[in-house]
Amino acid sequence: MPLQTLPDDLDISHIRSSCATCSLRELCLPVGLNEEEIQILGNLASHKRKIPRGGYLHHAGSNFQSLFAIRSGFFKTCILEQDGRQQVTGFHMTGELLGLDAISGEMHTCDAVALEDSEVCEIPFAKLEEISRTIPSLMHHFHKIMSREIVRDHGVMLLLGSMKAEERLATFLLNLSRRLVMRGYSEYNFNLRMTREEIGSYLGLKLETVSRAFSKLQDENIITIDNKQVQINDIGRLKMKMGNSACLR
Amino acid sequence: MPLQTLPDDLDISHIRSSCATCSLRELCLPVGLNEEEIQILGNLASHKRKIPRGGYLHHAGSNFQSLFAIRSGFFKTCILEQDGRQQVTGFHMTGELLGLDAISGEMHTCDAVALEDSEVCEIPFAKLEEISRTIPSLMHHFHKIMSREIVRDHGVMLLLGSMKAEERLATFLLNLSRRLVMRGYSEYNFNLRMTREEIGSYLGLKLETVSRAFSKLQDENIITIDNKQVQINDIGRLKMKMGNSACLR
DNA sequence: TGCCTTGATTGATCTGAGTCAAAGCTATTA
DNA sequence: TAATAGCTTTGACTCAGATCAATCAAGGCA
Repeated sequence: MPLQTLPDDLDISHIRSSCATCSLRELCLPVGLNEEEIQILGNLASHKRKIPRGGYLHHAGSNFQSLFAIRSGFFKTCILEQDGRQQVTGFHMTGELLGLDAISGEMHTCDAVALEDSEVCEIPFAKLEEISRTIPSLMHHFHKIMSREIVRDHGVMLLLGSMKAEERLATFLLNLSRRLVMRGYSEYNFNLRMTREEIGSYLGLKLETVSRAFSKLQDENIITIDNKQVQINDIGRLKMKMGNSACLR
Repeated sequence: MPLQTLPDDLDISHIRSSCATCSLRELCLPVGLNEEEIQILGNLASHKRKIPRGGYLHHAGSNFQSLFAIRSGFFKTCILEQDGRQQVTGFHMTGELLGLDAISGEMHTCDAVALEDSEVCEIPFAKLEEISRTIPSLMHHFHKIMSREIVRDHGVMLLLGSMKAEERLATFLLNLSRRLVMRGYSEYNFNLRMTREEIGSYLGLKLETVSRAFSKLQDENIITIDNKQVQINDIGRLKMKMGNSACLR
């Protein structure tokens, strides 16, 4: 998909700067946005918000108005079933985008809850659309980012159906690891922000099964786990555990 | 998300007409494309292709060049694992769009195989992008269609993880039914184009379990199933079988 | 027509994960 | 610092679904 170039006479002086380029740079560069486009996007994200641990960024059913770039912190997205139990649909870390769940409609389809004190940049979607009228490539790129994130999750979930508990957990850990290293964090040593129950909900397992699977991986010296602190000792064997599920990239 | 309007002086005389509006109309109207835009899209789909039963529309790893609107027929998409077994990732019927798997990259991530003699309209993506330069709303709408289809699948798959066999099958049947009725087919009476094994692969079940679940639903008089022919006798109770999984719309 | 392949059904057995329960650990708050 | 509520781990038991296996039905072809 070839890139469109920006018009030379582009006037962006009317856009107020405030949040600088946020964490959007890492997000946008691989997709092919140039510096100027990132700058515009960053400037768009004019509104900064702090969300305390346990706080909600958006609710299921609420009007879709903004996308959110996570500056710092960690979120889960979840839906509330009729019976009151909640199903975790995803985890979202610093540098990633939130609000995509509403992209095909007018409402958010899930809640977004902070799992630690977090900070986000709000990107008003109306403004994004307005500017896209001048710079069509912007929306194009944005859609590309979005479908990439959606497809990434989709790919993982698809395969869970036929996986055993240990394979699911290995897949989950490697997915986290890969995303962390992309953001400049350690690949082998990280902190789980979510509980065993939340992991279980996401993976379609019970919390006890998650715990047992962690213990088993530790017994085999593949990982070391101390409460929420994970260390991957043998990433090769961890990848083996994933099974022959291709296409997790 | 408000619509953009088409420029009044739009010149589309250079676009050759051939495939008329295909089956795209039903696809596009709900998303908000106007008649003129649909016309353009339809004209874009210049190349018509017949795919015989068992034939491939695209392969995993092949270059992404076109989207395909299914004029008639039925497809499965699947990925080949390292061990040679295949994982079905989706089913696609008349009036739906194929090729979305490649939307975030340059390559197709799965194979698309016809489950019966089929006919598709090819929509060259390069042309789509070219025209989008004149009519930015077009690409916007298209992305919206795409994310809607992806999100729809995603939502279903997410919940499979925690479902029992019978719930999965009920969900599957109701999903098929809903899509068929949208295309003007019977809601309660349809033909499965795929085998028990393919259903199982898609749902994360073994073919025997699929067969048993069908039998059980028949014993309870909820459906009648004769080989590939399905009749839904009691859609209310079938929906009950889905369990309390919200958000399947 | 009968052979052969492919897909569907059904039964018997086994195993992985859910369920229930108890006890240990951590973090938060008074 | 103690009290308490929320996580985590581990064990014992149960059951849904995988596995193995046999049989049956339908369609293609010599």
